[in-house]
Amino acid sequence: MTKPRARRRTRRKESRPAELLAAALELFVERGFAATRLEDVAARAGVSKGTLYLYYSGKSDLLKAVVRGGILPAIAKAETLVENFTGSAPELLRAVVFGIWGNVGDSLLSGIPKLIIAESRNFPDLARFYYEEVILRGFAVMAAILRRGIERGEFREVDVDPTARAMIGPLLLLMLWRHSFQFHENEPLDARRYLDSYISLVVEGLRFELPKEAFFA
Amino acid sequence: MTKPRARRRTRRKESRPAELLAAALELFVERGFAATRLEDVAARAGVSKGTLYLYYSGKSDLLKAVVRGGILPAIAKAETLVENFTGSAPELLRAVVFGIWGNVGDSLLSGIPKLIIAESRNFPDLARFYYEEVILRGFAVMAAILRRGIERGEFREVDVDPTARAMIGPLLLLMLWRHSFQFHENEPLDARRYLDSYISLVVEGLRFELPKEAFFA
Amino acid sequence: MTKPRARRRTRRKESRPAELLAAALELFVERGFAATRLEDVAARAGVSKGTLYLYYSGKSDLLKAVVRGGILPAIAKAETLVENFTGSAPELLRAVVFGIWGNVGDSLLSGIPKLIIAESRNFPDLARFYYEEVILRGFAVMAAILRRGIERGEFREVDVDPTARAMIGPLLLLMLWRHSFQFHENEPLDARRYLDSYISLVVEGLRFELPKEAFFA
Amino acid sequence: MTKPRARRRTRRKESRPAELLAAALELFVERGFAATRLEDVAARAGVSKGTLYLYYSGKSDLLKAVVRGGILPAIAKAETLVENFTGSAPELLRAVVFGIWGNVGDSLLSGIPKLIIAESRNFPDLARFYYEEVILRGFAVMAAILRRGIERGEFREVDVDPTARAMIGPLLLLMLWRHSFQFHENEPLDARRYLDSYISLVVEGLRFELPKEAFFA
DNA sequence: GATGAATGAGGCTTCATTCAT
DNA sequence: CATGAATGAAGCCTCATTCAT
Repeated sequence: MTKPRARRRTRRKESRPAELLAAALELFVERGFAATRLEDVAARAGVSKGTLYLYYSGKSDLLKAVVRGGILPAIAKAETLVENFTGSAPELLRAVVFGIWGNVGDSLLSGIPKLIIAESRNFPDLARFYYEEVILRGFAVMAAILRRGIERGEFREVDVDPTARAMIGPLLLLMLWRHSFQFHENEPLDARRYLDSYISLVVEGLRFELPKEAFFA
Repeated sequence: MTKPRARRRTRRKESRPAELLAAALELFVERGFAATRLEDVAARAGVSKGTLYLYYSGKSDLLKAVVRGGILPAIAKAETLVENFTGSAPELLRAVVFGIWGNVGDSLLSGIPKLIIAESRNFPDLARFYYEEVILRGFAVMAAILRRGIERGEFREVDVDPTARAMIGPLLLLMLWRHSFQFHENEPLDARRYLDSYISLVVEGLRFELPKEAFFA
Repeated sequence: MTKPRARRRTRRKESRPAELLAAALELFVERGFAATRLEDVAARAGVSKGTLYLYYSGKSDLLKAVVRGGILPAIAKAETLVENFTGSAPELLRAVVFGIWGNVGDSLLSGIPKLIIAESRNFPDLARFYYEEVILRGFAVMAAILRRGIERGEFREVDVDPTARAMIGPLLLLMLWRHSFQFHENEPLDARRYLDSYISLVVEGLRFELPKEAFFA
Repeated sequence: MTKPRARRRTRRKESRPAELLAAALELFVERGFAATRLEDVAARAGVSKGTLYLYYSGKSDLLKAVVRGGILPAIAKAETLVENFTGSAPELLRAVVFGIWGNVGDSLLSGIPKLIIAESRNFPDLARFYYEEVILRGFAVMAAILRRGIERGEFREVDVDPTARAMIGPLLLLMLWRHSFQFHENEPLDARRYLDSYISLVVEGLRFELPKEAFFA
């Protein structure tokens, strides 16, 4: 669809795999798996087409490496955060959401969900890996936060599992947005304001509450 | 240069376009745009490869027709619902969410968001169309519900625009889920329970409230 | 290469074959045999694609009919002219050259040589037909004129056969010109002036002759 | 989606472009542009289909390269010859005609005019290039010879422009002949005899002249 | 290790030809 | 007779993959 580029990066031999991965991530997210040409990936990483095969066995392997390598650290960080957090549940929720966004959302890694969603049917084993290693763990993190809040009397007793899933939705939407429709907006979405609204929404809900004074009137 | 050929069967229809569209939607959602072979689309519609070109000028045209034809009615229905609804804002929210899900989510049309997200960079004009005709209108519907609730004193005063966007997230996640990870789950996601939790979440929030009696204790 | 046209002509059933032939000639000459679509031929003749097959068995058959039907009358006329002419050989040459041009050169038939030249290798039997029925007879006409002139003491004794062939060259060039490069010229070639120069050239030659008076000086 | 393939052989060359050009010229001339399959071109050049695309961007590009590369040198040689020639105009004419024939006529390049004529309507920009860079310059060469002869009192005062054009005719006919009807002749056309007759024709003309003695009788 | 020339399977698209109506 | 929807062979072109250097 487009011709190879000459955009060469630094030539550090030992970092070849990482550079290839970064280039592949960029292009996979930009154009999708099928529409990405390995020649372009190689060119963007500053190496020749053949060199790519010295590190990865093919296009599919490259995709798998991109996904596997890209997202695990972030989810692990979130898990650690939940385990060690000492504050209130709402504070934890905020810490986790902004932590994920800070680690993933603002970088190229935010493109991986789009990639996985698009190719899950063509790479079932990759989808299963992602489902088990990222999604379920992500849900579990959210569920843990919910349970913690309920136990501590900070959250009401919700239906934990589906609620945890629903809470991932806005975060996912934000990531997908970056790589799909951002370009068509007049002014780019303000991630902080969006996430603030989101957290406020789930913590406070929409329900209008009578001012406290009312009870004492 | 010219040879006689064997023939098979013929039909006659003006329902061909719809059949082709349905087949294309299925396959595009299943495999993605690039990985879908037009020959398979034609076969699934019960016609030959060449016949497809009598109705659509090519693969891209087919994609556009799938997207344009598939999603506009649903968004229009939601708009109408909001305009004519007479109940409370929370009830309206529930009606719209379940309405959309009933019209789109449970059918193949729920695959279109996945398709659009995956191909938005390769078909910028299609993405723009979708952004303007579906997404912005979807956001507007949510925003209208929020404003209505705020005006009526049913919702607190939230930051309408980002909140409306965030509220679309769980719905989008549900649609994407169906076409991406559903297959890897032991028991399929219960959409009703998920949506109930979602609506409850945004309406009530997570905040624990002391029982009313407490105040009078 | 181009879409079918709607340019419809009169609908006289009995003249269908002729109309199809005319349309085919136009398009074959314009685009070449392979690049001409039968759908375009049919459309230009004001009939449907299927109808064409009621009159001609296929594309090749159409080509053959175009060539066979188009050029024989003209060569026959020239032969008759030579047989019955009573004037001088130079006058006969002029009559034949302008006769051919009047009958063929100025009409679409002038495109047939281009067509035959382009497709002769792909349709050897057609080329043979043309070679025998048109070319050899054309050469024979020229040779007859030459012999007549030599016998009557009007022409010098030339090598008849190759000279006759060479004499066809400028006429052929003129026909090809019309259908190949005419469009790129600022002012279209003036056929009369061109043919006058050509006849003058072969009859008088280029040689400068001292004025007759010189001998009596 | 990805399968290993069997391999055959490889070479390494920068002579590939020339080999491909030669193969393409042969086949284009033999079968015409449209009827030539790129796979055949590649095979005749001893490479695979894909290799062709490493050097030319497609079929049209190949055609253009064939035409551009093939004919310019010949016309340039003729121009040089005219500029530097010191003999008489008739001798120059003979030198140019036989020079062109020696360089072009007897080689595959003689097929280019046929090719251009056949495809001029489908490739207008190529036709214009050829018109300006070959045809006009060819006409100019002939016109220069004529003017030179007239100035030197060797040729009579002819209408230079159309005469120059007409003089190209027999040469063109000879080139086309080779690639169109040669095969149907019992004995191949003797080019030398044909060209001798042609030159004699245009220089001497057909006019019978009384023997010089007659004037002194 | 790197390279990039070479390969060839695969898929989109065109259009001559057929045939049910 | 006419139509035009349908067919499917054929060919251009792409690009993942290989391998000689």
